Amino acid sequence: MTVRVMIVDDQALVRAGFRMVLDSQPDLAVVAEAIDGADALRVLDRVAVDVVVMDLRMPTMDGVEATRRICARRDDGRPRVLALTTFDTEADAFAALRAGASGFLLKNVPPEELMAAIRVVAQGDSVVAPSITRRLLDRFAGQLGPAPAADPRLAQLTEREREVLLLVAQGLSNAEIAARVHVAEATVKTHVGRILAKLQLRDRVQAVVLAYESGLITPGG
Amino acid sequence: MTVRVMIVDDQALVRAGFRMVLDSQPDLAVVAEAIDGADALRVLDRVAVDVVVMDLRMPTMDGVEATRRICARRDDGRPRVLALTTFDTEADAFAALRAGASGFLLKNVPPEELMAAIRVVAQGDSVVAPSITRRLLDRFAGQLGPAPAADPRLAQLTEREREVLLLVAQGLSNAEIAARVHVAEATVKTHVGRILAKLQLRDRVQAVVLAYESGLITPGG
DNA sequence: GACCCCCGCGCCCCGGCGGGGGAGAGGTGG
DNA sequence: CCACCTCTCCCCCGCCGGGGCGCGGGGGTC
Repeated sequence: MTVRVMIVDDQALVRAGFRMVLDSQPDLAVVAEAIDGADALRVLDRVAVDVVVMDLRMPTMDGVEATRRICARRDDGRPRVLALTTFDTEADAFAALRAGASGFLLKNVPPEELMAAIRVVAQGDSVVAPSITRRLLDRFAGQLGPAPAADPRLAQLTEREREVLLLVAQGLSNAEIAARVHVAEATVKTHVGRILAKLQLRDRVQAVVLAYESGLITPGG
Repeated sequence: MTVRVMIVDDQALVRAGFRMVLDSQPDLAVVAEAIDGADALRVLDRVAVDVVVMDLRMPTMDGVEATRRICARRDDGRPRVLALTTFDTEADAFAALRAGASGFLLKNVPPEELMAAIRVVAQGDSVVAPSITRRLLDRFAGQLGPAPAADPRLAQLTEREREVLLLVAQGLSNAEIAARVHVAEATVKTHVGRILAKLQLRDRVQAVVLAYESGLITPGG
C-alpha cells in the first residue's frame, strides 16, 4: 500500500528536491504540494493525503498554525503531519508537537531517514529528532510511570535535620540558616552534611529538588 | 573517536549476536559484557564505557533498577544507557526512561538502526522507538511549549538559558550540564552566571527554588 | 559598514560548601 | 555504668561554583 504524501514548503527548490527523493520510492507518492499553510489547507480539501511533510518556517501562515488546523479538523486520523525545520530549537519543535504533529525532524537528515520517518508516521507512530527527544525526556522523564510514593527517606532524618532541610530548600546559605536557628554555622554544616549522607545526595541543590519532589515543600505554599 | 559499548543481557547468544554486529563497525567497540544488573555495576567500576546496551528483562537485578543505579552515580554524563526489550509495552519503556535511560528500542530493530542509536546516544542525544514516541507525545504534547502562566521573570531568559535552568533545577552540576547539552563547562558557567544575574539570584540553589515556584518545574508532574 | 545580542570558550580569583576527623554535653535505655 | 544518639562546635582541606574580564563568531538591525 502506497503512502500519499503532500509537501508544504515555500521554496520551490526544496519541494522539487523532496519530490525527487520520495518519488524514487515505490511505496511513496507525492500527490500534492503547497507553498504555505493557507494553501495547504485549500489543497487538502480536494486531495486525499496520508502524510503532510510540513516546513515550519513559512510566510503568510506558518507551519505550526497550519499543523494545528490540519489536526483540528481531521476525523479519521489522517492526514498526519511530519514537521521539518532547519533550526534545532526547542521552541519550534515543541510548538509543532503541541500543535499535533506526529513527527519532527531537521531538514539536514539523510534522505533514507526522512523516508523511514514518513513510513512510520503513515503507520500511526511517531518520530522525533534525537536532539529534541533528549529535551523531551529531560523534561518529562520524571513524570513517567507511577511516582515512587511518599519518600520513606525523609523519615531517616531527625527533627532538627528536617528543620534545616526546610531552610536549605528555601535557598538560604549555611550562615543564614545558622542565624535563623540560632546556632553556629559549623553546626549547620554538620546537619547539612548528615542530611546529604542520609539521603544519598551530592549537594544542597539536590536536597532542594528532593524537598519539592517529596512534598516536603509545595510551590506557592 | 570510537564509542565504547557494554552489552548487558542474560542470554549468551544475544550478547554474542550484538557483539558480532557492533564490532563490525570501525567506530564501535564492545569493551565489556554483563549477564545481569549487579554484574553490570561491578564491571562499570573497572571499565570505562560510553554506552550501555541494556536488556530490560533479566533475573536477579532487572534492567530498570540497573539503569537507575548507573544513572544515579554517573557524574560526567557517562555512561549513557540504551534500553532494549522484546516487548512493545508502555510500562517497560516508561520505567526505563524514568530511570534515566537515554534511549529505548525494541530488540527486533534492524542492526543499522541499533548502531545508529548507539551513536546518537553516545553523542548525548536520545532515541525512542516510534511506537513509544507516539505514546510519549499522546501523553505530553499538551504540556509542551511555554509553561502555562509562566513567571514573567523567566521571559528575560534566552531559550538556551531556560534550557540550562531546567537542568540546574534537576540538581545537575555544571559539568553534568555541559555533558548533557554538549558544550564546555566554561560555557555552562557563563549561562548560569547570566541566569543568576538576570533573575537577581545569589546561587543555583535559589534558581532551583524559583524554577519550582514559577511553575517551570512541577513536582512529580 | 556599525552595532548589539546570543552563544561558545578561556583565564583568574576566592569564598562557600562538602568531607573527614575530633570532641564535649545532654538524654535514652540496656 | 556504659553504650548510643542527638545536638553542638571546632579545624583542615579540596573542590566546585560564582564573579570578573576578555575574545571570537554568527545573526540580526539600523
